[in-house]
Order: sequence, then structure tokens, then C-alpha cells
Amino acid sequence: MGTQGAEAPEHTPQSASGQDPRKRPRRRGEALNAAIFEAVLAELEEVGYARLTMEGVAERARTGKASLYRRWPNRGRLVMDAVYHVLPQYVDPPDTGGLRGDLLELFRSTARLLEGPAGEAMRGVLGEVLHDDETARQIRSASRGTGVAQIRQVAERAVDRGEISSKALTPRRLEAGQAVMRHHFLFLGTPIPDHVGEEIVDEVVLPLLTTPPGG
Amino acid sequence: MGTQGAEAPEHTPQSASGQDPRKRPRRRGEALNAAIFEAVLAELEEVGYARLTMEGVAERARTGKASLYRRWPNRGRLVMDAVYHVLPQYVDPPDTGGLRGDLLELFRSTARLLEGPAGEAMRGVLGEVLHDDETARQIRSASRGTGVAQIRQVAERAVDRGEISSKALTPRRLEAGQAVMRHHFLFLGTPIPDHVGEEIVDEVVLPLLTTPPGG
Amino acid sequence: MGTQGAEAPEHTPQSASGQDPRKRPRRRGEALNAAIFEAVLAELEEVGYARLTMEGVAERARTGKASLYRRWPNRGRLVMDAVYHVLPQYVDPPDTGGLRGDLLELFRSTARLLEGPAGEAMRGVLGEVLHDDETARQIRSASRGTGVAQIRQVAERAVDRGEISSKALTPRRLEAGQAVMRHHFLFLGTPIPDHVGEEIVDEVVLPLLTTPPGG
Amino acid sequence: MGTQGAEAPEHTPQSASGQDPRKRPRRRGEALNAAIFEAVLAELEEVGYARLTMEGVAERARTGKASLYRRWPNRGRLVMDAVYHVLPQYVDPPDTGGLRGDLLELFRSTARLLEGPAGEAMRGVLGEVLHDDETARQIRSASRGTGVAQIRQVAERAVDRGEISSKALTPRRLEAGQAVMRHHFLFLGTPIPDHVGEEIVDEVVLPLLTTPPGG
DNA sequence: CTCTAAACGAGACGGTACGTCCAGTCTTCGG
DNA sequence: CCGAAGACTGGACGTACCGTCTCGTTTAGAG
Repeated sequence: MGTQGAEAPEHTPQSASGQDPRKRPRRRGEALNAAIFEAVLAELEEVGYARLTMEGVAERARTGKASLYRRWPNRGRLVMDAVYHVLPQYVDPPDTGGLRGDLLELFRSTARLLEGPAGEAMRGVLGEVLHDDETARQIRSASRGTGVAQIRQVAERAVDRGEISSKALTPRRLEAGQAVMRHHFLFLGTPIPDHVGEEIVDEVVLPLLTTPPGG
Repeated sequence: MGTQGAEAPEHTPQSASGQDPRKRPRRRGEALNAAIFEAVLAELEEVGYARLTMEGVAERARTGKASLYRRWPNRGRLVMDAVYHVLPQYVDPPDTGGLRGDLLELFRSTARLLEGPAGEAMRGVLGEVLHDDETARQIRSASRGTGVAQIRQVAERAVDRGEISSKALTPRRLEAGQAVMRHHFLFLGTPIPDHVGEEIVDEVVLPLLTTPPGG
Repeated sequence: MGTQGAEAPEHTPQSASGQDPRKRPRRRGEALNAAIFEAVLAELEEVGYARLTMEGVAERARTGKASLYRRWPNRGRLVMDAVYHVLPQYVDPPDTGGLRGDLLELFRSTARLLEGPAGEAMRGVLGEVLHDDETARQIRSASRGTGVAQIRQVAERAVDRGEISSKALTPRRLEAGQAVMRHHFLFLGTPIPDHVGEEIVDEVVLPLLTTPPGG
Repeated sequence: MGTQGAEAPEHTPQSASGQDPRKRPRRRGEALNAAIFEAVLAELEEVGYARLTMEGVAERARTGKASLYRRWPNRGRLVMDAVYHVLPQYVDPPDTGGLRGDLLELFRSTARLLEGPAGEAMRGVLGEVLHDDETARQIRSASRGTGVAQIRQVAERAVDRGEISSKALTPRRLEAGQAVMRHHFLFLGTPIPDHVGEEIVDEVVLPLLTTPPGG
């Protein structure tokens, strides 16, 4: 998932500050950014998006609110940045040698993703951010990116292997699987049972990809 | 000592409100409920869910906050109740004589619904109520209700007419159309272009309903 | 709708929390005012006017900042009200039977006043409040009141006794003693040595009152 | 004044900074000091002492806050230094040939002084620096200097001319005039009407100087 | 048709968080 | 090395709402 790499160095200042609150060298730039992201993710996990506050994040990151507002205009943007920072920016979907295997793997990893801070953030951010054009654009492109691109890649691999026809790959069909999974997550919450991903693959995605368009 | 001067007005408005032009007879019970719902919907439309406040609703409904909290435990429940109150509690889906026509009509009306207060409310409520079991259950059942039941009904009509096989009607397939539409709404916002509904019907729902299961 | 029935239990936890540290019955009106004044005076004494904060006062009075701002528009007004509240609103100056004795007593009590919260407040408020017309007017009248009226009263007694002529009682002369004492306080601080008051009486006030005007 | 010189550069760096942000030759030592003093006085005049901030001064002087704190420990000291810098360090009081004329001239100039930045600074500084011993000492000596020394000088001239007796020149009497004027300024603000100075001379200072001490 | 208990309206109350401003310190870099 | 620039930690500001509470005032409905 990529989260592990970012956290290791960030524990050091905390244990250090335990011994001597005054010795802590003042962080700036990337170092401070990283500490803030870590704090956001921890708050997301502990109290959830709805009860995450700028003050809580600032205190946890041992900084001031001004340093947050210098970087992000509001809570939504801060949380989005924090989440995208630990998200795999783009990971090539696994190649199991067959379309169904690829899809199963893909939806399993999506389900796992939604169970972490990314899911919590997505649910909260949706509600307050779409009215802000700038942020809306960002969330759209990010959503497109992680959502559709990977499906498209495994589908194109299947086309290359001759498993399916390229004619079925319309945008609406490619996004259908992600839509069903996110819909399940948003309305029914976590954890998402394993069989749900399997059902989505077998009853929705595979039928759509193997059926000629205009069917 | 200027404090006395400041306190006198605290009492004045009260005695004044006895004589003031506030002839409005005091509402209670259902009449008050209705006024509150109306206020909630107006606020939803004007400022959106994120900036809707209990104080704003109370003022708009010309009542006190206590009257709100006497009825609903929090903002989410109030908004949900207000929205469900104006929603067609359950409408038999239109019968155009053919599956495709029924579906087109159904998704068109869903799109229109999402463009109103129901959509605004849905987006906002998702983020804060899933942690509250009581409200979560309510939103789930409501979502199931409006979401899947109507699709199931038109699908079953099509089965009766012999258009499709009943074997295709798995839960996951029945919800796919709604999921894609809501996904579009949540991530891309309103208004939802007409062609989107049509694409969902032709590229997702119809193929799924006309394809044998395990396909 | 069933919403009404659900709320009764929501009041129970509050009455249950009556056992909690929430025992304190909520204060309002004069009771709260008094608690706030007490807190202001304590803060004045402990940290001085310059480091007195609205937050500190609120916390000490165990109330919220909003309750302060509901009553006073700024720190200066709050402190002035608090001080005037504990000040002897108007005390007839002591009557020792002779002009010099009266004056000595008067300036002794003024010195003592300045050593308390009133002095601390006066020093601080002067700097920030004269630009605010409303407050400026208040401080002027208060200053006039406590400053000149008492001197005038003892002087008029002396006139009645035939000690001095009424012609010497010009405004400028009546305020001179207070001016010198306040000047000493403002520029040299507290405590004001006893001999200073005596010198003011003997070298400034008495000569002025016993000299014919235009002298 | 030298204020005009400061405004031209305010525009130059902006247009210049588009092409070359480094045009301004770096000031140091006295040149920087002077720019800072100029900025302080301008801020005093524009926003008053209470709303004068170190950041505002730094920005106006086009330097950083560190350069201020390197030179002065706090706002009070900075303002005092700035004001004393433009004040006539010590001016021999005018010699009109008679005591009354000298005094009138003296109080007129004091009134004018108080209407400028010196008055604004005095009012503000009083409230915050008396707790700081270092600054307190400075303000006392400065106050003594400008306050009493000039009066003493014109009084001694009058003694030499035989107008008054040297016995009347006690410290308390010498400071009385200044005290009344400053008291008027501090509590009633500016501008100080001309007749006030005249009254102080005729009703307070002259009577005191022409009356034998022991009243 | 009173009388009374409940509901209402208004808004104060004790708090939490907001987003901003500024203090005073520290870091980085240019000259 | 020093000065310019400005980011940093931190505290307080004044505002907006929260959810609770208290206070009169209606207004049903029971007697």
C-alpha cells in the first residue's frame, strides 16, 4: 500500500521530544509536511473524518494551525493531500495471466484500500468539497485515475490475449465495477466481505466485458 | 458602571414581544413539523448540506433550537427525515410496455431526484452517519428501497413479458445501474447529462439483464 | 414518522450527568456577571492588565468567551466595568474638621485605590481606549467624578467654614492635586510613598486653594 | 519630514521585483535604523500605538522581524527609541524676557508635542512597560528630563531676574504644571485647546511659583 | 369554560473549533 | 560573518454553532 515507507522516520522526533521538549529542531518544508500527513492519517483512523479537526491535527503534529493553513485552504484539501500522499500514486495492476484473476486481485486491493484512511477520507470529503471547483477537479481526476485506469489496463491485456473484444471497453462499462464497489462501501460501510468483490467480478464486470456493446 | 444599561434591553424585548407585531399563532405538532421540513429543504437548496446549521433551520422555521432537538438527535437525522418526507415514499415505476423504455424512464427520474435536495442530502449525510448505527440502518434500508426495488419491479415485468430470463436477476446486477448513476453523481456532481442515463441503460443495465448469469 | 418517540431517552443522560462534575447549576444574569467581575479582578492582580486575556478570564470564571462578548465589546470595557463594579461608587470624603486633614485623608485613599486593581486597570485602559468614542466618554466622566467631585466637596466645606475663599475654586485648580498624584502613579508606579501625598497637599493643593485667583 | 522619501521606494521594488527582486541595495547599521524609525512613526500616526505591530513595522521598513528584535527587546522599547530619536533631545526653553511668557511658550510646545507621535507613544507605552524595570527606568528619566528640567530652567531665570523666590522651587511644584497638562492629555485626549495651557499657567503654575513654600 | 401540563419561542449558557493575526524564535541563503 | 526574508511554534483573537438549559407564553385537553 505504500504507507509503511513514510512512517518509519516520523516516530523519531516524537520519542526525542519526550526526553527534551526544547531540543527538537524546528521542522520545515518536507519534514513538516510529512509530520502533518502522519498526524492526519492517525486522526482519520482514530476519530474519523467527521471529527477530525485542524486543531487536533496541529496538536498531534506538534505544530500550529498557521502552518496548516499556510499549506492547505481547508480541511478537505488537507485530508485529500494526506491520503494521496500515502496512496500508491499509480500501481500497475497485478498480472495473473487471466482476466478473471486480474480482476479479482484488483477488486480485492480496492476493498482493502477503502477500509483504510482513503475510504474514510473519501466518504467525508465527498460531502463538502464538490462545491469548491478547484478541489472538485482534483477529486475527479484522482477518482478517474485510480478508478478506471487500472481496469482499463487489465482489460486491454485481455484484449491482447484475445480473451475479449476491444469493442466492449466503453467508459461506462469500465467504471461499472468500481462504481458498484464504492457504492457498496459508501452505503453499507466497511469491512467489505470478500464475496462481494467476487460477485462484482463474476456478475457485473466479466459479463459486461465479454458482451458485445449495444447488446 | 455601564452594565445596567446593557442588561435592561435583555428584558425589554421579552415584554415587547408580548405586544409586538408577532401575531403569528404558535404552531405545534404536525404543523410545526411541516414548517421545519420546509426550512430544511430551503436551506439545503440555498447553502447546501455542509453549511446547513441547526440554528439556521430554527431561525428560518421561526422556532427555537429546542424544538428541533426535541424531535431529532442530530443534523443528519433531521435532514434525512425532511428529505424522505417530500420524497415519493414509493412510486410504482412507469410502465412503457418495454424493458428499455421502463429503464430509461426510471434512470431519468433518478437523475432528476439527485439534482434536488435529496441528492444534496445524500452526499452530506453519507459522511457523518455511518458511524451511528441507528441512522446507518435507516439509510441502508432507504437506499435499498428506492434503489433496487423499482429496478426489480421493471425487471420482473420484463420476465413476465418473456423479454429476459429471471436467472439474471441477482442482487449485484440489480443494483449496478443505480450504483453507476450514484457514483457519477457523487464524484462528478450535478447536473447529470441526459446521455449518461441512456448510456447506463444501454451499456450496463440491459447487457446485464439479458446475459445469462455465470456468463 | 416515529421520530418523536425516540427522543425521551436522550434527556436521561443529562440528568444522569447531574452526578458528574457538571453539578454546577448554570449561572445567568447577575450571578454570572459577578463571577466574571471576580475573575477579572483576580487576573488583574495576578498577571496585570497587559497580560490579561479574554480567554483567561473566561476560563477563570468557568464560562465561555461568548458570554463575555455578549456583554462587553472588548477587553477595555470589560475591565472598566469590573473595576467600577467594586469601586465605591461615590463616597463622601471624610470630614476631619479642617481642610488640611480632609485633603490628607483624601489623597491617602486615592493612593491606596491606585495600588489596587483600579490603578492597574487605569494604566492599561488609557492606552487603547481613547480612540473609541463610547468608552472614552465613559472614562472621562468616571475620571471627572471620582477625581474632582470629592476635592470640590472638601473645598466647599472649607469655604463654609471660612477657611478659604470660594474664588480660588477653578476647575483647573481643583484637578491639580489629582493630576499630580496620577502623574506620579503613571510614570513612577506603585507603591506611592506616604510623603508624596503629604507633599502634594502642602506644596500644591493648599497653596492653590488659599491663593486668590489671577494671583 | 522624511516620510516622502519612504514612499517612492514602496513602488519601485514592486515593479523592479518583477524583473529583478534584488535591486535594493542592502541597508545596515544607521541606514537601517533610520528606515525603521521612520516606519515606526508612520505606523504610530496611521494606526496608533495599540495597533502598531512588529510585523507592520518590519514590512513598512522592508526588513524582517529579526532585524527588529536584534535591536530592541520589545515593542515598547522600539517605539520609545523611535520617538526619542525624532524628539529634540533637549531644547533650551524659549526666553521671552518674562516668566509668564516663558511658561506660556513652554506649555504651548508641550501641547504640540503631545499631539504628535510622542503623545501617542506615551499613552501606549505607559500601560505595558512599567513592569519591566529596564524600560521603566528609561521612561522615568526621560519623563523627568523633558518634563521638569525645562520648567526649572525658566523658573531659575525668573529667580535671577528677581521675579520669584527660589524657595518656591520644590520638585512637586515644578512638576505640577506638566502633570496637569499630561493628565488632561491622557484622560481627555487631543487636541488640547490653547486656553487650557493658558489656564494651567495662570491658575496653577504661576500661583505656585509666586507663593512662599510652607503655604 | 376554566385550569393545568406540555409544548413552544427565544435566547443565554458552557464549550469546541474555526480561520486569522501576531509574537518571538529559528533557519536558510545572499552579499 | 551579518543581514534579509520569511517559515516556524504557539497563544489569543473574535465569530459561529453546538447541544443544553431556563424562562415566560401559548394552547390543547382534562376536569
